[in-house]
Amino acid sequence: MAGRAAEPEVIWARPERTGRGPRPAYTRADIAAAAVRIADTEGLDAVSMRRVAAELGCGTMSLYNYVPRKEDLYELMVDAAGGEHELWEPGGDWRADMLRVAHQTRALMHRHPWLPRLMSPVYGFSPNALRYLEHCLACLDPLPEPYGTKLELIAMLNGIVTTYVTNELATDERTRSLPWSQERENAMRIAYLGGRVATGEYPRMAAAFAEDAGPIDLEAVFERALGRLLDGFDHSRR
Amino acid sequence: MAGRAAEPEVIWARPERTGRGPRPAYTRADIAAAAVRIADTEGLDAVSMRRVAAELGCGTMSLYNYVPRKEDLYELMVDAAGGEHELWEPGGDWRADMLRVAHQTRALMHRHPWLPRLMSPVYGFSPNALRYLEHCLACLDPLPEPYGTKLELIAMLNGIVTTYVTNELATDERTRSLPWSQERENAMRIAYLGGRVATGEYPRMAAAFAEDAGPIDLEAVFERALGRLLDGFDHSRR
DNA sequence: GCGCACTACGTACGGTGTACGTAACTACGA
DNA sequence: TCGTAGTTACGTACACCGTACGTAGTGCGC
Repeated sequence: MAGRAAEPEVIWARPERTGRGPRPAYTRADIAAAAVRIADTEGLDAVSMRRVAAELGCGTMSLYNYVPRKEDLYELMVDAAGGEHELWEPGGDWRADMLRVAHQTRALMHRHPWLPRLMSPVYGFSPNALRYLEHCLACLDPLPEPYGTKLELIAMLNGIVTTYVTNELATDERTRSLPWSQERENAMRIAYLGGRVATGEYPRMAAAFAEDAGPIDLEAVFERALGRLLDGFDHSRR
Repeated sequence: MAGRAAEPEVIWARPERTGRGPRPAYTRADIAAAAVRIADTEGLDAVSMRRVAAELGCGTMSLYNYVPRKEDLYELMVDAAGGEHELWEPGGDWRADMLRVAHQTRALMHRHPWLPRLMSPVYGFSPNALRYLEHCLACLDPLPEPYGTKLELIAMLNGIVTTYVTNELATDERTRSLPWSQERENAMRIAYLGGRVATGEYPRMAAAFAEDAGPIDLEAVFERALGRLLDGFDHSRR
């Protein structure tokens, strides 16, 4: 044999079962579920090959029969989470349908806070990603644009959702895992920013902070962002 | 002493020099520059506390005098990169100015491909982040909206830029570091997707792939995305 | 029924972040 | 002026990581 090349193939391209040898003790779904369970309860950093193997009840290196590299384990996780998208029959109002998609994605990411970090290397072509894409395209059937444009819309929407949820998650993370209270933290941040801003180098930032906005409503911010984004594709509205 | 609490303070809040003890051998700028140099030439994964210390020429644990946690090293890196933003006197056309900002950010991320990954936990409040924000707000002076809205615009723009550049980087990464040619890779992807799509489960995906679009022009895609986003804030255009 | 491809898994290697202890040094309070 | 407290510097050590490799056992395809 001429030295089989390293095979960084996408995991979805290799069959789950070849038919030769003993029948595998676990399915990809089992493995993904175990990893997701760990990530949900102990955080993404707790997901190690050893830990997942232990969760499954097998030796560490046995995992490598199913998952050539850790990165592929991550792909399984993302796909498993993507499987939780519930798809519906589009109703003919593409704006409403895409808003619903976005809200669902956001909810999904809040349920699995590790998702945005793992999705950053692009929404791949896993089975559930394909289903999701197909569903989005179905929602966009009423939009009179070529598929290229529709795919761009989907990409932008996913990007915005990911961005916003990442920020939301970072915020709660910070307020949750701090050794002091949220008021103390806020006070510190204000004090620090105040000190910075008081130098006079950032007059507009100062004005922005002075602008009495009341407590920010993250939901409303998210909704506005979605609306403005869709406006950019909605020629009937301009 | 009542057990000093762990101090997950933002690194920018602690002074670089207290005045007590021997004078430090390096500045934060030195450290950030060393880490950035490593990340640029050897990739982000090569940035370890040991490697950075070696680059500086000091013992590993000495680094911890400057940087309490590795995460703070990352903050230094992001701030250092942010310092490369060249700021100009806004010209009165906020659309043009914001487009220029976006293009500059994109160029910055291409120069430092590790940036998007490190920026995902939100654009913080490092000195250069504040300068950048202030500059964006200055560009938006002609836009008759409250600061809250302007900050939302900036957030969305950064989100979209990050999303797009991340995709671009993932694409070149894949095409660069593969053991086989790009044609081979493309052929494999087409074959895999073709097989998937041929099941008939994804008719719209099939149509999308069939749609003859020629080679996709990433620049143009980026430009269109920016335009559509800004449209959502440009009430004079509707 | 032979052989081969597959499963299972223990060991080991080189790496990681960082807690902790020690020694030298300097600016401040007395 | 002098102690002393707070810093810097850094070696050692620990727990953990991903995974290369070797070996043993298993069951399907020929």
